[in-house]
Amino acid sequence: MAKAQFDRNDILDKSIQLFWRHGFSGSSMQQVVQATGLKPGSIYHSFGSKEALFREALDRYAQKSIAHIRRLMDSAPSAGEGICAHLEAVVEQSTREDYCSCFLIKTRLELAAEANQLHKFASAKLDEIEELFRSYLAKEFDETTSRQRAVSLMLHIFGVRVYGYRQGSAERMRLGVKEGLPWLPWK
Amino acid sequence: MAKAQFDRNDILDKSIQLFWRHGFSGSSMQQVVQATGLKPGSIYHSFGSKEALFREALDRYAQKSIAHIRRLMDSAPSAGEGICAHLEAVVEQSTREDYCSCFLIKTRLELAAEANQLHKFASAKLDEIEELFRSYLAKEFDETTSRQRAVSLMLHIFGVRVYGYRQGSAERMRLGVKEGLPWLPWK
DNA sequence: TCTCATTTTGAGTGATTATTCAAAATACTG
DNA sequence: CAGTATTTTGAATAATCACTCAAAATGAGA
Repeated sequence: MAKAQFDRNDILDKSIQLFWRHGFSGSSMQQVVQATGLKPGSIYHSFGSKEALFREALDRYAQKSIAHIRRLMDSAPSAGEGICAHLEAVVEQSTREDYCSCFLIKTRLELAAEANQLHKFASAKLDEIEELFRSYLAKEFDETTSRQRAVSLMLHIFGVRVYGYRQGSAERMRLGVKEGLPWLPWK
Repeated sequence: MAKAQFDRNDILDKSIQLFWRHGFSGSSMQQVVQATGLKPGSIYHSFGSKEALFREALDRYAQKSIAHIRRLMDSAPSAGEGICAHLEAVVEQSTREDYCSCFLIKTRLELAAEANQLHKFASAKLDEIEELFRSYLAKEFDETTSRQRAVSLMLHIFGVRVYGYRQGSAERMRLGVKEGLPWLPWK
């Protein structure tokens, strides 16, 4: 029996780039064909449908994001310092020329109306990220404080992901985030 | 010479509902035809193109939003109280069954990649809203504080607009917003 | 090397996309 | 009422959409 000639993760990474940038409706399978180099038949044979491919790409993006946060938090001296580092990274990302917010957030907003599976999936992953931050905060703060600050943190992350499209907004956002999250160990 | 038989604002309002919910790429002109009751030819005769119609709809939405904020702020005893009322309204909106975030924010995220006119337009209107809040804050706080708190406020508004899709999140958001904007006159 | 399940191919499917346009209907002006 | 500028009509356009499938190519196990 013949084995797949392409690397599935490589295809998914290329799909992430496309879907993240242009969204579900804004991306065509023709563009997927171009971006991946696969023929239509191969894509459908391997992934089933546009929605299934999008879902796998989104899943991989979420897994990478969660793993990245976990790594950052585990290597930080304290939850607060880990969070500061993550926020700075999110702000810094927005200064890049090819900035395109967050794939999960974009999907949550784009596909909410159709009671879409993909919207639910993105939402679940975002909730998972909040829960992750909460669990790290819970090591240093009481339960109520941890829950509240995790929400406040997510509001700020979402805010920065939207605000970040503004030209030259990095410094504004750093000040804004310091203003709203004064309990973090800012340097 | 014959006069248009339809009310332009009525058509725009129906277009707002459609585009707000499904986005630019997610809405078809066929859906516009259905939603407005106009024939394709009439739409193109009056509005020119899908993009031009979308732009007019977005403009009307932005004008309404800005007018609403201005009314709220003018009728409030203080800038802080006006902002509290606005934030509560934004949180409250997210509890509705047909919640779909903010048309300006959704457009900013959806159409960023294509260096689109519509993305720029939405961004400009969002900047205008920040400037509006800043000007109200400037009546009660010094310039630096006003600017910083306007940014912090916008981060929270954006955050709530994204977070709001979460089921049963209103109370969490109220606490989160109080946590992040402690300088507001919360009751 | 032969077998055969699996993968790849790419032209082709019918549906849907945004948009057009000549003809018909309309309503203001003189 | 006649004249005319404007609006409405709705079938038609070419392009693009997601997706299919029979046939060819592939490669691991016998």
